[in-house]
Amino acid sequence: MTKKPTTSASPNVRTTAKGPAAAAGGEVTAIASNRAARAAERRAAIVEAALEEFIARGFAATRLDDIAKRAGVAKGTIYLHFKDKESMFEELVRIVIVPVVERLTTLPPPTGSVRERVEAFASNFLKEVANTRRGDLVRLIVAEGPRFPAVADFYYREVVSRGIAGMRALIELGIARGEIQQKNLARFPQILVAPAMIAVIWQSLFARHAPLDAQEMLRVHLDLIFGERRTT
Amino acid sequence: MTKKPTTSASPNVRTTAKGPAAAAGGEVTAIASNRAARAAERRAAIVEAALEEFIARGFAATRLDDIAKRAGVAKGTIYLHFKDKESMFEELVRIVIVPVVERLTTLPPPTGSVRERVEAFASNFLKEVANTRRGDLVRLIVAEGPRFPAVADFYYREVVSRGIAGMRALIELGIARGEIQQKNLARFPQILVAPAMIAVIWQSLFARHAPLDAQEMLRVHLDLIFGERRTT
Amino acid sequence: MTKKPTTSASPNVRTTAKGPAAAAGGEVTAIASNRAARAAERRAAIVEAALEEFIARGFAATRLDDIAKRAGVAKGTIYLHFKDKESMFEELVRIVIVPVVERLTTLPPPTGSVRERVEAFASNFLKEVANTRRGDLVRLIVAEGPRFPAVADFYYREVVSRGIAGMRALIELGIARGEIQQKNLARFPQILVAPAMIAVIWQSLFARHAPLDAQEMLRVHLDLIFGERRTT
Amino acid sequence: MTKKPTTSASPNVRTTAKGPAAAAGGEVTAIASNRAARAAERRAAIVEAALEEFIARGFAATRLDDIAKRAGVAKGTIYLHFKDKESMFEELVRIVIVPVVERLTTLPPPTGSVRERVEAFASNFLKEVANTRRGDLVRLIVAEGPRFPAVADFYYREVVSRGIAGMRALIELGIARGEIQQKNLARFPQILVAPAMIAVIWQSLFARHAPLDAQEMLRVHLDLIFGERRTT
DNA sequence: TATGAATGAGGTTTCATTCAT
DNA sequence: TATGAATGAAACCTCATTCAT
Repeated sequence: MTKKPTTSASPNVRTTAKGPAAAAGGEVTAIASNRAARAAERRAAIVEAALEEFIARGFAATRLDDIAKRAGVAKGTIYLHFKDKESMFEELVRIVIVPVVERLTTLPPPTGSVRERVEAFASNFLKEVANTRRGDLVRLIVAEGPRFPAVADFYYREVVSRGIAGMRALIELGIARGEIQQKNLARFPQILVAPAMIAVIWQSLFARHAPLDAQEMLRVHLDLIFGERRTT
Repeated sequence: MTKKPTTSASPNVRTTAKGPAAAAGGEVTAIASNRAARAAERRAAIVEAALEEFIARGFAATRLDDIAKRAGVAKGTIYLHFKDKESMFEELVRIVIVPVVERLTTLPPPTGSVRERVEAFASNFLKEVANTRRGDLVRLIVAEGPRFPAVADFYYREVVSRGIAGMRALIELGIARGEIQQKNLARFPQILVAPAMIAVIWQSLFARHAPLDAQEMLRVHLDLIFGERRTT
Repeated sequence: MTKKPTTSASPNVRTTAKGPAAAAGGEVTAIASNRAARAAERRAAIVEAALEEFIARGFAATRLDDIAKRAGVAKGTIYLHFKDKESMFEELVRIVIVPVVERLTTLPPPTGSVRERVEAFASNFLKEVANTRRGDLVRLIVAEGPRFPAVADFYYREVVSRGIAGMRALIELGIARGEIQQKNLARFPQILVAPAMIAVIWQSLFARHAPLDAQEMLRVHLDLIFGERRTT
Repeated sequence: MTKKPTTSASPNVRTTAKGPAAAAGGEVTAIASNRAARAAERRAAIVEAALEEFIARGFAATRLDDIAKRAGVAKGTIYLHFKDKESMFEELVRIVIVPVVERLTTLPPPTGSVRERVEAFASNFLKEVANTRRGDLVRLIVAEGPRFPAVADFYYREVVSRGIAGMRALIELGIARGEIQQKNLARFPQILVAPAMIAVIWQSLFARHAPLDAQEMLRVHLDLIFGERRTT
């Protein structure tokens, strides 16, 4: 709200050393972009740090002090970028999710069999979500959603409803092509993604008790839906 | 586990005034059992109230003041039953979950086809968990697990590992009896319960955006695993 | 708002020493009143301390920390009696002013010449307001009034409008009796009290530069209105 | 007093760009005087803005950010003109009051009857103080005086003591000429100006409850001192 | 055993001041 | 000279915990 989600990584700009030499020579625009870049860097550092802390401790137990320390900025600096703790949390979710959604929606239309498409999606999910901070973010949203309706709404609107719609389209295509037998599956695309969600939650909670081979689980699940395959 | 198992309702209850004079007349045992009963009642009220509050707000954002108010006791009273907020939370999970597990493990061995058994379990789950406080408790554990390893451990040990083991046994039986085709399913019993978990989470987060017919979804899922049925 | 302005000084109650002996023997009511008395004492101490601090520094520059320290209580204790700093300030004004107004309005109807009555009032004012904390309170209200409309409103309603009305009645009586020549004075009773107000403000601001004999000034002012007197 | 007396408007103004290239062509003196003029303008804007803000919120509650915004300068610019917030406030009072005092003291010696002179003064006061920012400044000084002895001292020295002295002289003249009967009035010139002060305070605090016709009140007050008049 | 007033550490937020550009 | 991003001390307020009653 204060700034705008300048998530775009400032290109071609390096944080110059503080020495007086850095000031000498250099176009005005360069200097300006340098300043702006520094600000963007700081903002990115705050976002990064906040994400880590919120994931590790949840919203209420996270201290702005710790976020500031981790981001290497002063406490007050956070308030130059975010109105308060709550809106920082809400923006955070947007900042992290929006680029992912954008990347996915601008992807070239997938080709191949429906199974291949779903597999591509699953593989993408495993690489980009399941074993990254974004996976933990999903758990965080599950955790804090009820207290942050704005977050739950946003997540539903941007991710869940789109994902469900996409999955339903794929399932219907699969049914039409005869790849999927279960016609009713189109009514509950949730079934298609349920194991993926479970994998994400499992990793945060029970990984140390019993590691879960998410990739293999998803493959087994797809076998269930598309029928068993021969090759690995 | 730390405190007394005051779950048993003690009989012979009488309400006495607090003053020392009130001690005159009345059997000691009656008074004692009275006190014990009152204490048990209070403890139960605290547990109940704490559960509601923790579910509604999460651990960190819950105030002991609110728990006390909801339970109808003074704040100090909570400390007569629980060491502190953290251990109250940890015990709470045990207190709520243990009886459920006990009931399930002492159930008469199920009979009928594997599908019938799984359906019985699913129906039970829908009735006893999905649309009750206990469903929210699951989400609470997902939310707070990373900050309460003891809770995650307990939940894994008492619920998850047993549930997984039970499901695996059922799946293997289903495979042996030819009811289930997918042999690999036994390696990931999580797949069997994933939609149930998703249903629970969906209800807390997205019910108002798009209500989910959990019962029907589970039926479709079972059709996927056991093959489509003819009758409803 | 939290408690109620229990300004009445708790009668016949002494703050007992903390030693265990103090608990021994004593009726329930006595103990209760003791507790209540302690609370009232603390509240009074907070009010007293807050008044001092607000007068000395103004609203914004006063630290609750200092109030607590001066009152001999912990910071949190203040919040058991007042919702927040603002409402503490607003209640404070009421707490201090209400008893004064009550005392004045329940006074026996004054007798004697109008001049005598005004003199009695002036003398009362000098004794009870001009050289006490309440005088400083008037300056405080002048200072903070614009930022605290509630305070200005209250002060106007309870003190100013009543005072103006009372003065007008007196002036009209004086005119009717021939003690006052200036008929127009009844239109501006403010003129009658203006020097008293000035005296109060002068004392806080300029006393050390040039002490002002308020009593004498008021006498000269009355001479102006009622005509010169012979005796001192 | 801390900074330069940049009140004198320097002539020969020109606007130059900041870049080194811009220095080519153009007299040095012109540039310098331009800068000085700009600086003086900025300083005046800051003073103006600060006055508004301090009057509206008091010293402690006023933010330099708001002053800067209102003055149309950056926050840092304020520090080029004033050492810090406190000394800005203290200088402010001087800056606003000094020209008023200067104008009054360089006025041609008043003529006519004493009443006429006092009336001229009162009329001047009503026009220049009572209904302007300067009236609010008086209330501000009353409000902040105790926390800013330097301000109270300055105000006493420059305004109050001179005003009192002037009034006393006028009163003594009035007594000598027989216009004023009350000889003791010379001992308390405060009485003469008290209603004017009250009018100023009344307008800030109670105008919306009960508007006060200050001009008429002052006339009635003068009637009291000089004896009733016949004409309007 | 039960109470709830009192505590004070610790959290969020503000804002005067600095300083690299 | 002018800027405004950054700082961090210091303010307000909350709430888990204690303890006299």
